[in-house]
Amino acid sequence: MLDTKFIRENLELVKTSAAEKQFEVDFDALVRLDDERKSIIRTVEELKARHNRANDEIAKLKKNKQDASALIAEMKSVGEETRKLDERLKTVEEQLHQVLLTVPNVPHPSTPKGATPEENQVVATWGEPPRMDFPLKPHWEIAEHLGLIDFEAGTKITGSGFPVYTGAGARLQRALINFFLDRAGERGYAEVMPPIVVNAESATGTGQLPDKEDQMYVVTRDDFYLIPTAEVPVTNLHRGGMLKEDQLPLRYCSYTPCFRREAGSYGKDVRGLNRLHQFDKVELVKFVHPGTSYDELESLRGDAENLLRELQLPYRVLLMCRGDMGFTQTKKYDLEVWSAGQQRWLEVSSCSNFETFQARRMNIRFRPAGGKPEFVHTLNGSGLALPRVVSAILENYQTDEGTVMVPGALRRYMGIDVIKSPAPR
RNA sequence: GGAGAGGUGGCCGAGUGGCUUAAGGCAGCGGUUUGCUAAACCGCCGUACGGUUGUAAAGCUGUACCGGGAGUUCGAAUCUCCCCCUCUCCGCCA
Repeated sequence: MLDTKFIRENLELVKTSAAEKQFEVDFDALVRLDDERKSIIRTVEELKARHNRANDEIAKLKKNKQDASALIAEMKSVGEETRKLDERLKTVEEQLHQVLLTVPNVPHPSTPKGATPEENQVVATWGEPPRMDFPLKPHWEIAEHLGLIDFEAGTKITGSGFPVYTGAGARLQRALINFFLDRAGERGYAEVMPPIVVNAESATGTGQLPDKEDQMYVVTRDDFYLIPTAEVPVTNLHRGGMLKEDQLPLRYCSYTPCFRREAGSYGKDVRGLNRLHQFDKVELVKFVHPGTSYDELESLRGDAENLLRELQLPYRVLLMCRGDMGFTQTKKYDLEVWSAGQQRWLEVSSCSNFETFQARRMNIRFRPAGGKPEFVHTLNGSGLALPRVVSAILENYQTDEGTVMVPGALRRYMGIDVIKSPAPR
């Protein structure tokens, strides 16, 4: 959410940004409602000031045992008038709030203009797609052959998009989680394990509600939501908080399962591990001083990239154009890993700066030494989402014998160097 | 799930309808004293939203805010109702 004052003072910039991000906002209503709000506040506060003075007067009269009934009668009608105006003000503020929730964040000047994914800029590529002289299989075939994932069992237990990892497949999940968390810890992120079910306030704080409600699983009986990412509970750690300046930057890493309904997805995009309803992810979240947030974004991206390098997986980095960036971000990088069996790039991380957009919603501030409280900047990025990393490992490390080599960095976590077919029972 | 006690500023903590402009303390900021540090003493010390002065930094001024919401009253931290949370005890339980 942006500050009303900021919007009013930078109306053209905010309008242009909203158009570039392809969101429709009723700015006329916004200006009209804000004007009405101010004018009501002015009248109502005058009335209340009068009322307060009269109350002091009444108190004095009563103390001196004098008659105050005339003044009391007058204040009765003033009170009535005030109540009516307060009601109107509440309506106007509610309407204004609804419009404000539709105003997207303003992109950073360094982000490219553009409306479609094709206009995202490739700002870095690393590694070479493996060249192999045998037909490459997609990961779902490899996983089936090696007994790593049981998609059918998951469908039976829950539904499609809820795979069961088995044997070395399950161990690979655990190895990746530990590897990601260990690396994040080495780079200064404090590990947290938060609830994976959150209340409506938390879901609103990070911007999942109201607009992305359809993408979340809802526990209706208790009015809870299954988290779509650890970003939600971890960012809410400091909701309503006043941080000390010397605490900043705060860096957290967190492993959680993530749940997404993915309503409307279909086709080859959802094959195998490409798009799941439940998946595992290690998320990196930062609360930083406003002056440093773009440096912190670069280091966040570097931390995520480092994981792919250690795994020796070829990847590229996209700087998202304004039209493809999303509602809440000012700048966003996507990391895409090369998936040799499918011959395509798969998104495994998304690193974003939100500046004060989330902090304002959640009221997360810090107090500079001797100064007034300011909103922190928040950032987050995946480090990393597991399923597509698993796809890439299976596909890029496959051999012509049907086995999969374990990436060097994971061997001590896996305890083996090669994933082979389980011995027949 | 049941019974009881609580929720007050960044923190601790007083406050049972108008003398509260939320006491007092801690922390923080400024100053005096001072070889240095510390201590002592003095002063300042909330947030949000308006209005207004000013080029600005900022100042002046009003309103609201004592867990959240609703109510009673001329007037609510204080009384009433609903909800949330914390603590103690009981029940259930990995």
